[in-house]
Amino acid sequence: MNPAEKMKVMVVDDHPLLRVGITAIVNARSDMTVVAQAETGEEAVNMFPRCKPDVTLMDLKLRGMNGVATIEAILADHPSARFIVVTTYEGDEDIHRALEAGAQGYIIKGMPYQVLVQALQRVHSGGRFLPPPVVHALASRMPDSDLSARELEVLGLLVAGQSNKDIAHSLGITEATVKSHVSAILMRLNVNDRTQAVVTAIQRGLIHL
Amino acid sequence: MNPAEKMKVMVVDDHPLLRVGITAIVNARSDMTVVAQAETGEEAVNMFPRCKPDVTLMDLKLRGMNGVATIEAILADHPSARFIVVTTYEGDEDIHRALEAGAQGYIIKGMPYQVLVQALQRVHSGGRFLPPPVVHALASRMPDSDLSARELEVLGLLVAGQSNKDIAHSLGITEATVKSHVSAILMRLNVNDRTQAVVTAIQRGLIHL
DNA sequence: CCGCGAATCCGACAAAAGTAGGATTGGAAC
DNA sequence: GTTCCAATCCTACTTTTGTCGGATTCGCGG
Repeated sequence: MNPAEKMKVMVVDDHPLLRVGITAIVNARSDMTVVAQAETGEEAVNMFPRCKPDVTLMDLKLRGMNGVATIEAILADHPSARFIVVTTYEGDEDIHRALEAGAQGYIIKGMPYQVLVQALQRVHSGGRFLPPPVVHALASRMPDSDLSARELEVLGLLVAGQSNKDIAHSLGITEATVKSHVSAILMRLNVNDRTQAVVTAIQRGLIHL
Repeated sequence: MNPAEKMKVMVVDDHPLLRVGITAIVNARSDMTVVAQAETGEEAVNMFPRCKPDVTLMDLKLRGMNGVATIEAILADHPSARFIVVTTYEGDEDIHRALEAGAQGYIIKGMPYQVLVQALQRVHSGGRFLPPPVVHALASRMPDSDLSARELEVLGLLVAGQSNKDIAHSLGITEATVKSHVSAILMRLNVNDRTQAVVTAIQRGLIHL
């Protein structure tokens, strides 16, 4: 194949060992090549214009700017950029946010590496790629499970271990008001108490410890 | 170097991409080689006698049997086996349990890959290898933070989101007794309520969601 | 054998969390 | 403009949670 026609791939991940693995898989093929690697979101944003990758493989958990923010930042300047999220996060909320941000593919580290190749080919040719487990997780997401900004804020403090009184003080509101928010959160997450709320928030990817 | 003198390495990890990365790093060197890869603990136990690796790289999070149990199982039959844990778990309890089980090294995925090579060399030559961040995490572990078996059981149900009444029913004891256990847990983890207990239990690696 | 500490167990009180119901605001749709 | 819905805020009430003090059992070293 003409080298000029090779698919150009950028890898953004803070795990060096994983970058090596991905690069080895990609470069072993004749139809694609890794043109850039980044360890942080900021690095990726700077690097993108110089490398102009066809597809970017993006982890969600990065030091500093996270993966979703990085995708949005790059897309703002380069609307034609295409992304495949490669992560360990399996929560429906993680998936939802990534697709919302503009990712065309979402695969879990731990899937067979052939999946990575398939995803690259599909996304490069203009399609989307979501393996069955990802589709299933996304489908199980309740339609009304979007929390308001304020509720997310409260949930964050909840996960930080704050009491209602602490939260009231942190936000400058009454404890009674905090209880309303907490009750609303419990309702939306379909749980009975704050402890369950914390666990499901972590599991579903609304908050990361 | 004489191939017969090459250090023989086994890789146990459920992430195919990471196994490729590790294998590439190891095989690129003249003094070491990957002789086996396993995706689960059971596989590793079966494979070990046939491959007789000098050092085994072991993830802690595996489907089925976990990494600590796998190390113990292999050491029971092969007391001279040597292990380096390679994981994302950064909790002091994870580290403590792994060293307790008999690991000689502990490195975090995400450290530069030179660290992996250093660790392999040190452990193969009979030493131990714990990078500064790992030593620090381990040192911050309170000396009296060991939970009794019963307390761990209660903590598990706590993380599962059960109320005191639920736990009492699950364990066949009185709710008042459950409260005693919960209070003891809060004391040991040095937190004020069950929500904080759940979060720190997850962060410190006592429980994995 | 006997003490001693640790783990387990229990009941009664004080504090926090959660529920029910309603008032107020603000923006989007009509 | 106004209708309407969602988000935010609040009060009074019930349930759950956490604390305190104490009892019981069990293993282990003196």
